[in-house]
Amino acid sequence: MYDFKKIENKWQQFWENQKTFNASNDSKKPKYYVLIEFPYPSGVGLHVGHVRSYTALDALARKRRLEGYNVLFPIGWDAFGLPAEQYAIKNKIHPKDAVKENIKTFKKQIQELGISFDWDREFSTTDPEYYKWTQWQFLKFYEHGLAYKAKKDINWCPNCKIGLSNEESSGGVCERCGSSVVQKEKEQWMLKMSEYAEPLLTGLDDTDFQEKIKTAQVNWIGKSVGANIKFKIADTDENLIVFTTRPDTLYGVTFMVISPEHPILETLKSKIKNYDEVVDYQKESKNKTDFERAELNKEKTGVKLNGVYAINPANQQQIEIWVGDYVLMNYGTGAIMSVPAHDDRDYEFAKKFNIPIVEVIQGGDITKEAYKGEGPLINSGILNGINTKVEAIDTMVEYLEKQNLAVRQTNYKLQDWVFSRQRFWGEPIPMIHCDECGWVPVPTTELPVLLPDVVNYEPTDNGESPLAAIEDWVATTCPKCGGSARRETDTMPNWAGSSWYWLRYMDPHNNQTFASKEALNYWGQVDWYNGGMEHATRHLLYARFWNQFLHNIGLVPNSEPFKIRAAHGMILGANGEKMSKSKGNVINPNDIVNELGADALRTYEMFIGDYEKEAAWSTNGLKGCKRFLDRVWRLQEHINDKSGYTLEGLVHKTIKKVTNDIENMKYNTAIAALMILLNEYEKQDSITKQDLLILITLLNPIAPHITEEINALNNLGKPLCDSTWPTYDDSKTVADEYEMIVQVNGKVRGKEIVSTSSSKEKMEEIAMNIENVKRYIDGKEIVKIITIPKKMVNIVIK
RNA sequence: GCGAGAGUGGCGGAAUGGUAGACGCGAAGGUCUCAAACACCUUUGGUAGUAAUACUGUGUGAGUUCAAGUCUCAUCUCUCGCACCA
Repeated sequence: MYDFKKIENKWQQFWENQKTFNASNDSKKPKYYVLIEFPYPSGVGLHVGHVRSYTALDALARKRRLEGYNVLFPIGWDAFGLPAEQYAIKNKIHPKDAVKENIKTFKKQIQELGISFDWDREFSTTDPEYYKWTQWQFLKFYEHGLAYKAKKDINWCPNCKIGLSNEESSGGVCERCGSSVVQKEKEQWMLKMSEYAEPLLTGLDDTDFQEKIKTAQVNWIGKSVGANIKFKIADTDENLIVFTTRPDTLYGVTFMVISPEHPILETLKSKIKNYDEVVDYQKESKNKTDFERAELNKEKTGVKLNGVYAINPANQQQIEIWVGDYVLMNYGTGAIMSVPAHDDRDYEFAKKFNIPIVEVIQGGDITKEAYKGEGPLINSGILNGINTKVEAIDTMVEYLEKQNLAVRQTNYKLQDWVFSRQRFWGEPIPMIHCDECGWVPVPTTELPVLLPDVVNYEPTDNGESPLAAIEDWVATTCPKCGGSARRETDTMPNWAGSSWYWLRYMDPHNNQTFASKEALNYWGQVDWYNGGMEHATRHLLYARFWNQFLHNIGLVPNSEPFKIRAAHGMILGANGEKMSKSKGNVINPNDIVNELGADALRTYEMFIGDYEKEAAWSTNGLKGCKRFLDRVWRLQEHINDKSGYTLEGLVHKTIKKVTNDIENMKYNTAIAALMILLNEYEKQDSITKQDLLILITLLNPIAPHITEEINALNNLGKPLCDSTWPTYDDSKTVADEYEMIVQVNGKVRGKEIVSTSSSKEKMEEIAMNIENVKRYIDGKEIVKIITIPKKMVNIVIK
């Protein structure tokens, strides 16, 4: 019937030749910046999931262009990272070559879909011209005291003798050899993201992120307000400071627990009578992975410190101190006050080790479980008689503050960002270590610090980055004193390159700076950013942190990088499970493109269901969409030479529906509306050119190739990509007549076609005279009549 | 455990508090054909009825309302995110 392959190639060529989708940095039009999360070009090629989000945002971008905006809709590649490194090691090639191949495949696949990206702005995070600026920005962090080195645990496989990423050590076992992963301490570069916890939280108010995404961010930042309280250690000058959100329960504190890594253990060494036992416990928990330690339902373990006691500052009682690995060193102060009566974990611990449980909040049954609700305070000295939590907390903190035993404190779960990876395939951290001068930044004139072109970059067996083994590369001179020095061999994490890429798109070829002031000011914020839910926490936080920092040092105009952040749902296999090779339910988008065309695939993926929800693949559904496009194509055979709209009301209604639905990412109902329009057109003997033009214009953002071709074949006007988005007249969306619904006591008893201009009285009169309605109301008392103009009449009888 | 979201035909899914099931798929019957495929037409939540129509129906149970898939409360189930965070 028509050769979709030929048509799609033709228009893709046309757009490319005409540079239709190239954004201009000096346009009089209003700007609009549409961004999709750039892909990691894996060896497997494009996934149908990519097609869903790319098409959705493509439709938005295309519509915005027709509406007269200067649209920036770019794409690039997030190509550093482990899979490429491992693939390259396995095949004995350089990762950059592997990446080059993969990008080629991805690019071709994406181009065949007819996504309106501005390919002139394409780059990869692995391009030296790009990572030069990633390194440059790292040095800005360093310059402003936000990058520092600290000892941190890494996941370590004692068998393979290499450091592992969290992904490689999931479940607490090494992905390669299956042995259990331990923690090994190593000096690492860190970024002080914790300093930005509050701005990252309040900044959300300046965005229109989807609510679920805001929530994910808020949870991850994990703000909690409370106090740091000082507990004296009996018979010493030492103190233990704990963080708590519940100072009101202080009288219920019957013991303390400190983390095995807590430094006070060393300080109190001579006082602790069972120090050997403590050391054993420390070793034991060191060998546990984070995973094991955090495993729920696990029985609590701990060791009591013999010979030392703390003093409860509320009632001066001596209480036991325990070491337990359920207390984490990296949150709060690494020590807690335990209130077994009102905390599950403390309750469990106290029960196991026979520690007293003192109830201080009334309302539960503490013989059975910890009580966590509100209630009047009891057994609580100065707090007795207070009924609310807020008041009790305040009273207690004020009481302790006067004695210098407490300070109000806000804590965040958000930690500093571990910015080092012991890997080859990442941006080298541009620092040099000199024995004389310490850490010295690489001068910006010497950026980028390039990755060496070597053949061997297997991980070393001492936990260092593979770069450490490349002596030629490591040995350098100190930029400060000129003496011999060594390069930092750690590389940046995968998240680095994606933490500012949207800025580079604004001015991708600039070799003076990461993006010119003019470009940054012109494009400003990303108006609409789309990505997966899996990146709604970490990537989004890193990107916002990075941008807020650049803003604070005056390099970018906006504090928040993204106005809207939306998330698409996943596309599952036909069996409702996640697509995977092993399950054999993978659909390759390019098979579909070859078989039924890009337009059919695009239309189907937009029609598949609610954009935000996951959806299962259905080949029959796909065929239905292909059928729809075929029917649109056949409309060409029924054009008459009349002018105007044959179905004016419906046309205006459809423009309205499609316009609003694309704005709200309700593509499925937009397409449904177009199907309705088509169904009605088909019922006519023939339609006008305008009728056809309006349908294909509205369909164009979703199925751009076939609509352009129909437009050209029938001389309907200039190419659709150069035309304008239709507007609707609200008054024309209302028909002259409508079907009035008549209910009796809320149940539909009749329908009648009436004029839209009918008055309430007229509507009621008609309603009462419907035969079936009469059957219900005759002889009954009419209590009242509710009449909704242009809709319905409800007669309430007794 | 905490947080977010969702439960509607055989399936994917529509419904500013106002006709539940739009649109699509599938299925059944028909037209075309030697036949099939394609295409086209008709029907399609369930029960009863030739039909008009009636009853019933949005996870479950209450409630608010003239009117509830939609609002409120309770409850169950599922999905996702976070999780020994003090």
